[in-house]
This record gives sequence, structure tokens and C-alpha cells, in this order.
Amino acid sequence: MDVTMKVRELIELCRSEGVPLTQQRIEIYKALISSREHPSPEAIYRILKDNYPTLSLATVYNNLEVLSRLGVARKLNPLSDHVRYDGDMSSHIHFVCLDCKSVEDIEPDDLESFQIPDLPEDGRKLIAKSIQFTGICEKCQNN
Amino acid sequence: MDVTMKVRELIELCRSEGVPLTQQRIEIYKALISSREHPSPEAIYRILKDNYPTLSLATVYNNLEVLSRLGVARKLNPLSDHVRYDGDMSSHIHFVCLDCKSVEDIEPDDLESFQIPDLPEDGRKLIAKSIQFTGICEKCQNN
DNA sequence: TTACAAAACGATAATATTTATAAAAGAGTT
DNA sequence: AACTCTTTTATAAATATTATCGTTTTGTAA
Repeated sequence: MDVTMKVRELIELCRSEGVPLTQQRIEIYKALISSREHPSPEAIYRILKDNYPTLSLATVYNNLEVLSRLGVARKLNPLSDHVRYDGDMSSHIHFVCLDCKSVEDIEPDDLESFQIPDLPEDGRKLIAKSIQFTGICEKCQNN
Repeated sequence: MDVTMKVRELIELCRSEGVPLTQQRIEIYKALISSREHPSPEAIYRILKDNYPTLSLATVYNNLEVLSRLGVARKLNPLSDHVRYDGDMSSHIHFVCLDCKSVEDIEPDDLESFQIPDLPEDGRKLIAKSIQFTGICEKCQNN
């Protein structure tokens, strides 16, 4: 799907969700989907600031958060403000709440379907495999 | 597996990998695997500092990093020092390098086996699903 | 057990990313 | 066009993490 099409979908989505549509939001989204680099807010800011000199870095942060909650962008590290570790190396799923940053272990009903096969490592050293769901937890939904 | 057993395995692993074994390392590991909270370094520090008043927070950070590279702990958010986003919501795998923090998209040979089934959401709002591999990338391996 | 090199530890300072704040501008609606 | 609510901008503030460096400890071998 090309950029124009995806932008059109974003516009639809904002309207149906009652989220105001701003030029900045669209440009940030376009910059995001045009990049293959999994960019940081800073990186997107750098890309855009030549053409949009008044754009603020805080706006980029805000909008990427909005986009990820709309489901059109993925926050690769929703726990970015707190490093966290897990001593349980067995195969299970983490549900991370975008609001409160809590992490719940999810035990899938059908455990077998969640085995992650090994991949050809291509010179990489593989240490751990994770499945992560992101969303809003039950508690935050009720607030 | 109980704590004693896992500690014994850590000791073996450190010996075989040539990683010095310290009391702090063991205590931090025990605190980690005894917790169900996916604890932060700060949290582990708080747990331990009563019994080990001279323990430094920096030591906790360092050791959790060591443990994750040994493969006995999982760093839930290896990209924690940089927020990153992905505009590609299709099903693919991210390989995150613990050294250089680069993110590579991996296209599995057998795409079907990587479909993540939906789960009962239990009042949660699910927004995105991710599969993440962590390790050391080819470039960093060669350094 | 003593000696030695390499690594880890502890305490603290430094860094830099992210968030908060408040005024101004813009979006959406009647 | 007016009104309300949200977003944006610019800046300041907060704070988690990393770097530094002197000291201590580990692992190994004489």
C-alpha cells in the first residue's frame, strides 16, 4: 500500500475516532511510514524540520504516541522510560499497557501455537525471543 | 525449577563463559528470578539494599546486563535508551542488537508459522502484536 | 598463601532523553 | 462567526541511565 493510501486511511481513522486532524500529525505519519529505520522521535524531527521549521520536538513525541494508540504505528519499546528484566526464559507472552506501563504475563490457551521457530541466524547471535502485545490494560480501560 | 537449582546453573554458566562470579551477581539473579514483577534495576536495588547496604545501584544495572547477555535473563526493552516507532503494522520480526541497538526486520522463511493467534482479551484493549528477537548483530559480532 | 592481572564494585558526577508547563494557534461544531 | 476543546510551540524541569575512577575482589598460577 502506498503512502497516499495510508494517509487516507489515517484521515478516516481520525475522523471516526474523534481525533482532531492536524497537518503536523499527517506529516509525522508520512515521515514514519516512509522510513525503514524504525525511527526515533528525534530522527523524525530532523527529517521534517527543514520543511517545517516551526515544528516542535514535543509535537513529534505527542503525535507518535497518538499514532501508536490509533493502531497505525507500533511503539517498539513501550517501556522505554524504565528498563525491565524478566528472569523467566520460558515461552510466554507479555502484555504491556501503554498507559500505566504494567507488564502482565499471558499464558496462551493453546501453548503450542505460540512456539516461535528458530530462524537462520545469518551470523547473528540469538539470545532471547519474545512475544509482546501492547494495548490498554483492564484497569486503565476503566479510568 | 527452584531458585537453588537455577543459581547452580548460573554458577556453571559463569564458569564455562569465563565470567567472574561475585556475590552481588548471585544475589541480583536470585532477586530477579524470585520476582514476578518484571522488576527494574531500581526495584531490585530496593529489595536487596536492606541486606546488602553497600550494594550500588550501578552494580545492579551492570549485572542485569551481564545476566541478559548470558541468556538467563531477558531485557524486556533493549531499546530503552531511545524510543522508536515502526509504521509497518504487518506481521514481521524485529531483531534488536544489545550492543548497537540497531533493529533489523526479519522476514521469516516460513511466514505462516509466525502468525500470532488472537487471545481472549479479558477486558484489555489490544493494539499491536510484536515478535522480538534479541542478541548480537553480525556487525557487532565481528568487533 | 602469596602474587598478579583482569574484572567488578561503589560512590558520585555527568549526560541526555523525555515530560511538564503555559500561552498561542488551530480544529471541529453549532 | 463564535465557542469549546485539543494541539502546538517553546522552554524549563525532571530523572533514568551511563561514565568515571579509585578501591576491592576474583581467578589463576607460582
